[in-house]
Amino acid sequence: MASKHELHQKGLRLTPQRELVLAAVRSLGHATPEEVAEKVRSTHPGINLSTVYRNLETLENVGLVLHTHLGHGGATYHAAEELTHLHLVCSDCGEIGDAPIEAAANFVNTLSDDYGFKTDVTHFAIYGLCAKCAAIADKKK
Amino acid sequence: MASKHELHQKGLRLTPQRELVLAAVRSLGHATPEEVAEKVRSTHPGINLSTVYRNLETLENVGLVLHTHLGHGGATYHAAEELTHLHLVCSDCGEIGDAPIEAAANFVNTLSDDYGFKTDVTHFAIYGLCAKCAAIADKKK
DNA sequence: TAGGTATTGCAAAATACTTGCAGGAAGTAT
DNA sequence: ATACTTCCTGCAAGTATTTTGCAATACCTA
Repeated sequence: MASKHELHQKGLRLTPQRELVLAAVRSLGHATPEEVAEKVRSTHPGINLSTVYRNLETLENVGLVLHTHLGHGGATYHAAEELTHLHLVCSDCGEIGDAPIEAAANFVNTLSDDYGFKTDVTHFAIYGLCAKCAAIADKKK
Repeated sequence: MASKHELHQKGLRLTPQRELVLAAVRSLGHATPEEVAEKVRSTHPGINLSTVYRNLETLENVGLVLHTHLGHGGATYHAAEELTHLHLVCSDCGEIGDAPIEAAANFVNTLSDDYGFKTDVTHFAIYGLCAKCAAIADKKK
């Protein structure tokens, strides 16, 4: 039978908490554990924070979610399917913008060819100022 | 008089602790607060950890040091002069390699032109596998 | 050298994440 | 359907890292 739940296919038990965590990551796009917990709790208040942490870890182990270290706080999780963009992290407002991976293709190739470094695009985060904050910074001068 | 100490030029008081923290950052290249503290203590054991944290912050405010979030633990500090390279962080062995900033020039321009995003090259950290770990990973397959 | 103030050390607090454990739920076999 | 095994959850306590309040001290200026 081919219709096993995706969590079963990964050898995990199907619990409401686990499904909710996965759904939250997918719907949020980028989220810290805290944000995931908040999202989950908006519909299911009883869920413990450590359950969220443990499930994020578990889901990462089976490849359904991934994490990067984007900012100051801590890890940011996102769904594994959603690897179609780079993260542009604004150091001012903290906003996380996106850019298609192709924008970095050349750069990634350069690093590979010249330095033997295999860039992990899923962990690609670039720091700087978003258009909005850059405009504000200009005005201040 | 042109021979004021660099810390004085920045409007900071010249304390042994502050000098030591700055010297440690410069000699270490990349270092977490903990590593800076360890380095400082190797010659001056009495220095408090919170003094190290506060001085790193102060030195960053006046532009003598900078920090990035390279790995899991926390911030990594480095001297401001040393902005001539990108950081290539290996997710396997944790090693931090370098590449000249020029390698990213095109990419940075693309982000600026197409997305209005002003990349902060001083915070530029790229995750992936260093040549060494990439070779090991290949063998395992 | 005296005085104002930045800086330090210490201890406690805040933040972020992890872990041990006992009870309960999910899946498996009967 | 029932019992059984094991995984998962919630709770509470623990750890690691960074921040903060405060009194004492050291730095710099005049």
